[in-house]
This record gives sequence, C-alpha cells and structure tokens, in this order.
Amino acid sequence: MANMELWLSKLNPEQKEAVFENNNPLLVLAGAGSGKTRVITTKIAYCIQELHYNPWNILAVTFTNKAAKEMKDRVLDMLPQEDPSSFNIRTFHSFGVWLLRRFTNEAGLQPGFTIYDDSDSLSLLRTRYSSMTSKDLKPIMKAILKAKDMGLNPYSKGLSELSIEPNIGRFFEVYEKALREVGNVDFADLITIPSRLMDENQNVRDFIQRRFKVVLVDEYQDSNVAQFELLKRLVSPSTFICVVGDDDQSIYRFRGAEIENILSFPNVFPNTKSIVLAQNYRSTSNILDLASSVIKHNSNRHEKVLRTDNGKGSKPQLYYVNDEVDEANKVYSILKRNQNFSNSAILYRTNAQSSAFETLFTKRHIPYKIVGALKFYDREEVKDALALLQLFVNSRDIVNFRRMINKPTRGIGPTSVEKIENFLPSSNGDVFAAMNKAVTQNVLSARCTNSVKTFIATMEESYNMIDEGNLGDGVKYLLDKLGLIQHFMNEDKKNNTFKVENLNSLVNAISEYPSTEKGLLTFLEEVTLDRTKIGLNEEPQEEGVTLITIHNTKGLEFEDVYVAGLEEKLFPNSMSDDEEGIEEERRLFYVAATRAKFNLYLFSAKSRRVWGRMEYDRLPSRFLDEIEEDQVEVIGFPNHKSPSSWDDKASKYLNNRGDYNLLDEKRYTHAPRHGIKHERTKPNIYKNNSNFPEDPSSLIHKGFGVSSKSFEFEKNDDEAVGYNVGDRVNNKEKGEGQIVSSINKNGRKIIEVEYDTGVIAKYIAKYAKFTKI
DNA sequence: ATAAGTGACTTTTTT
DNA sequence: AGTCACTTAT
Repeated sequence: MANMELWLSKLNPEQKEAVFENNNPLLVLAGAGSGKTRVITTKIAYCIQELHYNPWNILAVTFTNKAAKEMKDRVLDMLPQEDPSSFNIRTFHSFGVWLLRRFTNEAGLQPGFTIYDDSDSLSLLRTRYSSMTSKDLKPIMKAILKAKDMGLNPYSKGLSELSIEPNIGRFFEVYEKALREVGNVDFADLITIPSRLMDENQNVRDFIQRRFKVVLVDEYQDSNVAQFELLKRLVSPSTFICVVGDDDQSIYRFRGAEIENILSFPNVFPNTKSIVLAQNYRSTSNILDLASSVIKHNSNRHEKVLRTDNGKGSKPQLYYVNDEVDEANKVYSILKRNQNFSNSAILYRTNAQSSAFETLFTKRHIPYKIVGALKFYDREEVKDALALLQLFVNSRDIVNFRRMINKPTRGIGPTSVEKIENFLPSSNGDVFAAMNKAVTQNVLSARCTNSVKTFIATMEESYNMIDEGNLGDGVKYLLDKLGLIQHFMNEDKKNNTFKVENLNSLVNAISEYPSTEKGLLTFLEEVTLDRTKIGLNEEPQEEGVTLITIHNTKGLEFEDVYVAGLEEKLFPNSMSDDEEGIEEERRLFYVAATRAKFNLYLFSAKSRRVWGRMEYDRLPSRFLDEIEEDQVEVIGFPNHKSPSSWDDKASKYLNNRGDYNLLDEKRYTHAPRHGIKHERTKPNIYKNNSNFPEDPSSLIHKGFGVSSKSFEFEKNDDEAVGYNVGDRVNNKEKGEGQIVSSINKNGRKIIEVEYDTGVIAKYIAKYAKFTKI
C-alpha cells in the first residue's frame, strides 16, 4: 500500500488521471519521453493492488519484443511477489500464438503447426507457381502479406492498390489455400485467425472476454488494421480498455500500421476519455526543440508541443564526416572523451551500418552490445536446422521438406522430388507417407530409394532420441547423421566461416528446452517470434555502447545518442521516396532524436560504401536542413558537389565557423582524418577473422552467434560404457551431480543425472558431455 | 545428378 | 557484397 502511494507521488496530474480511470475507454496521447510506460506499469500495479484484479485478468500488448520485455521487467520490479508467468504482457503476435495454442482445434489447426516467416511464405507460393521465379513472386508475396496486415482478404477491393499484379487476388487465394493445406500459419494469421475464431466461436469469445477484464495497448500508433480488429473483439462492454500512443512516433506504416487507429478510437469505443501527456521528463529543451523543428514539417499530424523542466542542456552537434570509417572514428573519439559507454547508443537506419562500428570497436577494445544484429536466425545453416525441426512437428510442411530432402546432396534431385510429391495428394499431404510410398512402389532409382530410406530412418531415430534423452542430443545426432555437420565443416574450411560453431550454438540454445514435442514447439515458436532469442545465448553483455536500429529503440532512452548516416537515400531511405514515406522517415528521425537525455550527436558522411561500392558526393539528409541554424553546433562542412542550396549552406558554415577545422583537429588528435585506407578492415567478420590479430575470442559475445566451443561428436561405445549409477559427474553448464539411473533402450544407454542444484536431466550416454569426478 | 563457374541484380525498417 | 538463376563440364 505504501508503495502505491510512492508510485503515485511520482506522477503528474494527467498521469494520475490516466491511472485512476478504470471505467470508460481511455485514449492516452503521450508524447516522447512523457512517461507513458510508467503510466501503464503503475496502472497495472494499481489494478492489482487497489482494484484487486488478478494478474491473469490483465492483458497488456505492445508491438515489439523489446518493448514487451521492458514493460514486463518494470511491472515485476514493482510487484516482485507476483508470479511472472501469470502476466500476459506480450506482443500482439505472441498473444495470437498463445490463443491459437489454447484453441488449436477450434481454430482448425493441428497441434504441430509452426509459423512461417516471410521467406517461407515465398517458398510456399513458389511451390504453387513453379514456372515463376522467386524474383517475380517476391513483390506479390509482399503485397499479400501487407494486405493481410491490413485486414484484407483475397476478394477485397483495396488489393489492387497494393500491387501492380492484376491477378493479385488469385495469388492471395492460392497462397491461403496452400498455407491451410500445409497446416502452418504466417505472422499475419497470428492476428487474423484469432479474430475470425472469436467471430465464429461463442465459447472462445466468452472465455477470452471473461478472462481479460483489463486490456492495455502500448505503442498503439504502430498497430495495424488487423490488430485493431482483434482488439475490438477482445473487448466486451464490461472490459476496461486503455490504449497509449503518439502519432509522431508511428514508424511501422510499411507493415500496415495505421495512424487512423488512433483517430477512430473514440468512434469505435463510445465515451472514450482522452488524456494528453505533454510533459517530457527525458530530454533537455535543446534536444526537444531540435526534434520539434524537424517533425513540424510533417503535415499529417496532430500539432502538439512538448514541455520540459530539464533545462536547456548542451547544444546538439552535427558532424560532417568523410565516410563511414571516419564516422566511426568520430563517434569513438567522443565516446572515449565522455567515458559513458553504457549510457550511450549509436542509432542507425539500416542494420548493415553497424559493421563499421563493430570493426573499429573490436580493434580498439570498446565494449559494445548490438541489438538485432546481422541475423543469426537468417543464416543458412540455422534455417536448415530449424527446417528439419519444423518437419518433425508438422510432416505436411512441404516448404521445409523441399529445403532439406537433398541437402547436403544425397542423390535426390528435382525429378525424384517430383516423383515423391506425386504421392502427396494420396497421403493427406504427409511428406513422410509420400516418401514411404515412393519407396515401396519402387518408382525411384536404387540409389535414390536408398537415400530416401536413410533420410526417413535418421529422422525417426532422432525423434525417438528426443523422447528418451535431451533435445540437444537428438538434434545433434540428426545434424551429424544427415551429413550437415560434415557439409558445413567443408564449407567452413573453404570460406573461413563458422557455420559448424553456429550450429553448435543452436544446439546449446535448444538444450535448455524440455525434450518433448511441446518443448520443440516452444523453441521454434520463440525463435520465430523473436529472432534475437538465439545467437546471443552466450552471456549477454551488460556494459558497453548500444548499437541499434532506430526501429528497435522505441521506448528506450540513453544519456548520449549518436545518430549515424544522415544522408539522402539512406535516411530518408531511397525506398521511401513518396510523400507518405518521407513523413514516416521524418518520424523516425524524431524518434531517434528524442531518445537522448543529455547529448545528441548527428553524423552525415560525404562518401559511403554502399552495396560494396563506394558512393561519393552524397547529399546530407534533408532533415538536417529542417533544423534551425541556432539549434545545432556544426563541425566540418558538407563539401560535396551539390545543388546550389547546399553550396550556400556550405559557405555559410565556412563563414560562420571558420575555425571548425582547428577545433576538430584539436579535439580529436587521435582520430586520423586521413590515411584511413590502410587501416580499413574487411567489415564481414564471418568471412575472414584474420583481420583481427588481437583476441579473436572477443568476438564471441558480440552477438555473432560464434561459439568458442567446437562441435562435439559422438563418443565411442567404450567411453559411454564408463558411466555407472552412483558416479559423480561434472557438467560445464549445470555443475556437479550424480548418476541416479542407467537403462538400455533401443540399444542406447540412457543415464539420468541428478545435479546438486536439484535439476534432473536425462542423457544418451554416448552424447553426454560431462567428466567423471 | 551435381559441382563449379558466370553473370545479372539487389538495395529498409520487424513480427 | 552477396544472392540467385542459369550454363557448362564432369
């Protein structure tokens, strides 16, 4: 109780009003840094402590995994006595899966359904249009997925605006049919199928509406039409609904986010109470003023002004730099001077921009953590392993069947695959049944038949092992026996890559999950919904500079913010060159600038390596032009051959700040402006780590999915025999324990270890990795 | 059936 | 720079 008073005392009158309203629908329009997450978390605490709701009566959804995690952490900080698993604080998509796993039958799905990502969806569409290339199908697929996010169906009128393909509806229809036949779902289905289910099934609707008495939505400006439709169905007349958002921070239009959702909220939910939070608690006024100057160039927005009592603070600085290497050097110099690594973040528009910073920071031993790095998940070998696991739980998954049936090559070419697939219609779509039929009816060549038999047998063996031992062992066996380890070992040798180590990381990650089909499903679901779940599984870096895309910084704040790559074509990005696109890019800039509490540094390069080519004479971002002259201190100047307006600007800076060069050199004597070329290292560290003479192991925790452990192969039987009941053993991760049972099953020795921590784990002796004490 | 090589082409953000 | 479709040689 006393806590509640303390929390409330930290709120201003508008925030308190938002916490206390618990009857009428509530729309909170919250500017950047106005404490909206604090409002939501306090509101959750208030609902539980004062209004005596149970945690499971509350549903809080947001848009990104990062935001959901942040919110959950903060709620648990306030309510440490509550069981974390009783809270439904999730992303929309994760809530959708939660619902579909609970009502799998009702939704017409099989328990083993998995989630297709966009590239899987494309592969699926390709199976139905075999004469078309994926290049042709890609834009069509993209339009279909966006249509689904917008709540459209194959027969909707609005489809034609999304694609130049006149038959887009037909493609959409075929895709949906294929997806239902396979039995999997795509991301959009995680929203639309629950909506449909609640329309069609009274029981489900009653269950959900009775269960969730309070529904809260954060980052509401990023919700799309499909999500709004779901939201409407979650809310009964007795549900309290509260949404919090800021139209200036809507940055997911490309995925169907609809600012209209905010505008139409009061119409859809009668008696809506609106509260505006305009007091900013994060940034200094110098930073807010700069951000406001830019965002006010957007015409499609609600005019609003943020206040702050934080004082003027230091003036934001704009650095004109030579190229991306120079940019990294400048950032490095300021970071070193400020000595505030853990409270600093480097923000960029595209993930690819991280590499210049990574290269430099690795060389200079600057600690850093990278968010949503070059995706571990997207790596070929990782997707291969995941494909096999998906086949385990859904044997109608033709996409992953095609991916892996002949990889590494085992003599099952396109002709043979087609012969196997001819049996699909008579096998209820089950690829294993089809393979069996192809074998028994002898339609394949002798060699091919043999390969297919081995493939099936290996999958079965591995599946049985999962039942008996631990998940990691079963997967390891599978990858080894199917020849993937050998295949990638050869590739690694040839190309200096780390694919086998990456697979080992994956096996480590998966070992944490229960060794059951459910454990497997949970693992697959978590990695698909949050790609950062794997790859960063070495100890996460606590200290260090944060490298992050602007999209990922929503809801975060840092004392010092460095915004890199403020150049035309990059930011604003050339892909968003229509008016609406530019406005979205401008909102992105606004989000970036308002992450900063004290210091804001902006960077614009004259040249930049793009797609492997050096681009010279790049234009500074138009957003820099929209900053008032007295709002920023300029260092360097944009000395490019450029349109006349920029020549004027350049000379203006020269005249106003004739001493810029001197200042610059004095301040950063250790950052070489010239002669950078010979220092340049190859940005792609996977390919060639010989560029890093010092301490290659320092790459390990940087989120590259590179593990120091080499892949362990099966021990011979002699070694395995050595484990007996009563032996003390030591496992690197789990510590010391004792073997409590040992049985033989299907010719394999299974041992059970009870660790001193109380944890009991089963292993197949051959694959167990511990030492006898 | 497959390895190896060539040439054209791409460009973003996340669930 | 990296991917993908296609060709050529084994």
